[in-house]
Amino acid sequence: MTDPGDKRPSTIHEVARLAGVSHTTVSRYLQDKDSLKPKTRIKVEYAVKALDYRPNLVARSMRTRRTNRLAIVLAAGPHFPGQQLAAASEIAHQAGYQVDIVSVEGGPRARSARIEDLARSGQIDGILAISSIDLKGAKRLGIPIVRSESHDEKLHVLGQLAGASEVREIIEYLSSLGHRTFFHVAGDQEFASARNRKNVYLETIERLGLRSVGVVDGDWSGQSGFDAITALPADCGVTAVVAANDVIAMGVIRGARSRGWEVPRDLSVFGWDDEDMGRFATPSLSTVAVDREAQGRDAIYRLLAEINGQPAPEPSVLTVNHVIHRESTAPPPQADGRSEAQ
Amino acid sequence: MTDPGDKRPSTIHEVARLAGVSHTTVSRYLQDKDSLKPKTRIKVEYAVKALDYRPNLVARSMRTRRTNRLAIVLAAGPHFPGQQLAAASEIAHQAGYQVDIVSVEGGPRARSARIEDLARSGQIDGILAISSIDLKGAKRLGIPIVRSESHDEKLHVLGQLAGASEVREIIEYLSSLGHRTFFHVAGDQEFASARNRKNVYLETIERLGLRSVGVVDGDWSGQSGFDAITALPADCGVTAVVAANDVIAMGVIRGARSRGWEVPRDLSVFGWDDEDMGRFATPSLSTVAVDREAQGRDAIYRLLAEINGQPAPEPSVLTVNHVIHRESTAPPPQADGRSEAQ
DNA sequence: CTGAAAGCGCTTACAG
DNA sequence: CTGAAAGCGCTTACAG
Repeated sequence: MTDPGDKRPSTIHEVARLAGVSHTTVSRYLQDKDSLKPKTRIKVEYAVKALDYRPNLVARSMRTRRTNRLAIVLAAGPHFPGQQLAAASEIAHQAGYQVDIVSVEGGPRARSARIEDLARSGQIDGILAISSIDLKGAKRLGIPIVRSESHDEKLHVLGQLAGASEVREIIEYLSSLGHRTFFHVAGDQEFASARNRKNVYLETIERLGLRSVGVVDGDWSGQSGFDAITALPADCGVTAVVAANDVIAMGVIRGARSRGWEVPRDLSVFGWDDEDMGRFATPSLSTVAVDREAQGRDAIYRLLAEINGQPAPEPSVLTVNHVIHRESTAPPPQADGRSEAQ
Repeated sequence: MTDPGDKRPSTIHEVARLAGVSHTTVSRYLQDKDSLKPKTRIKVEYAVKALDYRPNLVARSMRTRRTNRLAIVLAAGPHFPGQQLAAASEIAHQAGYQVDIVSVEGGPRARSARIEDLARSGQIDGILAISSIDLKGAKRLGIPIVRSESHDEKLHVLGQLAGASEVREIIEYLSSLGHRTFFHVAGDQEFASARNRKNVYLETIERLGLRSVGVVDGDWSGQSGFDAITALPADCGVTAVVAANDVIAMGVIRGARSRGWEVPRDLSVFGWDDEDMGRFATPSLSTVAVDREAQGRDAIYRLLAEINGQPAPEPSVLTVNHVIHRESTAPPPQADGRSEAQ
């Protein structure tokens, strides 16, 4: 009775009619209120309010060939980069863009296919790919595409593999405590971050003349950490584990304990991500705090720059990660340099 | 040289010209390939391939007044409901929709404002609100809006507050072990789930004639759990804590230990969420496993049904949560029914 | 089975 | 400062 029910949104023409002007004038009002004579402006203003008019953005996009919307493409799965996304979205919004978050099932191929579709749909002004993609000739797609990873790749060229300095710092630190025999439980190798950490682990072990009892490719889960550590020979002599994330580290600790190795007494364990739970666990996890918001900001800034034809901004994330020492790391059982446990 | 560079996408007219037909025919081909005479179809097929034509979706939307895109609105913040989103998105995709994930800073008000904008932008066919919103007269917005919470509300009407049975089960279980004095560290009260758990906690304590040393409104963080437990008087006699999530539970355990209360010897602690880290922590966390994917599926099914004018499907999530007993819970110090510790 | 025409709701030269 | 006209790329009656 009093409720008008759902109403068709009003159009620019209806506003124009009510205001007694042409729809051209209303459009102009929308672009720049000051381009109208005050008297006209007031009439239009009134009509817009009265009808609660909001321009149809689809129509506007069709005309302007700009959609003011970006897409962020990422791998579907349990590792949702929430903080990166939040930071990136916020900046995009401030810059006047809406952002589509497109989570794609499947591997790099699937993501690339999806990106092509998005690019050619006419619905998107630019794309940020967070998870790795398999895309060549992006140029042809006609809209800017920024890969979050390309930053890592750039660092790689500079000899500064992303995450490299932290892995080095961790191993050097453990080595300085007397650890000589290491083990790495890697993350899902589809992720560039997991591959990087693994490579730098191997490289650093080699460079420092340390020993590695192996590397196991995990899947970021606690179970993979548990399984990896419990599968190790009892006499392997490992005293330090570098886990690719905190969840794995937790699994490693639990697995170690199940075979009588106490952390950090017998085994030191490093995680990655500085998750809240790891901070309150016992032992609390030594880990790497990652500024994911900075990563998100960085990536979106690069995309916005490219959309506007500006040069790529300097990455700010070179030093945002830092290593945190907590209770899960300590000197090895014998700190005299021998690692022949057993 | 060999790279053609970025190319303007081709239009339906160009395809028509190349195929030697009218653009109407091309459009028809796009809708239903079988509506063309085989000979024509082949010509169009060829032209579409040759030009790698993809229809401009913005133009299509303008014409059809359908966008085939949904928006999922949620609160910005650290608690990104990744699994719900993934499940919901997948189903939406299968149904032919793209989904925008819109994370909004601020409270229910801000989200409602954003939802209004989305609804009237002409860019969205339907909206799913995951976090609580403050919206009346949604009818007027002209597109279907489903609130993930409305399901909870419906249960509430039925006397089945969401999460209620689990909280009851937890308390009854602990009570059966001999616990008499409880404590609840709640989650951020902006979340319906946090409010529900708190209400049912209070209700159940009362109904069973148990004692509560209080409820503290936390913010889902480990620190809030730590602070809550350490702030308790030493002689309060609490032997069981219901934490609103696993992170809080972890903080509670750490805090308890810091004041000499061992878990579960002196204190039993229940979490919520069944996070991977809690499973591998020591003690491992008793918790509630939540089928977040089912929640996401449920919500999106309701939205799709509403868009298509079908009756709301039956919720499937009534029994998807289940309580998991692990090492963080045990009988109280004296299981004889007295809880006067100290 | 196919084509010519109208129109979705805007913006943007072009005149005045 | 304002308006009439053209057009963005499609789809969908309407004829044939």
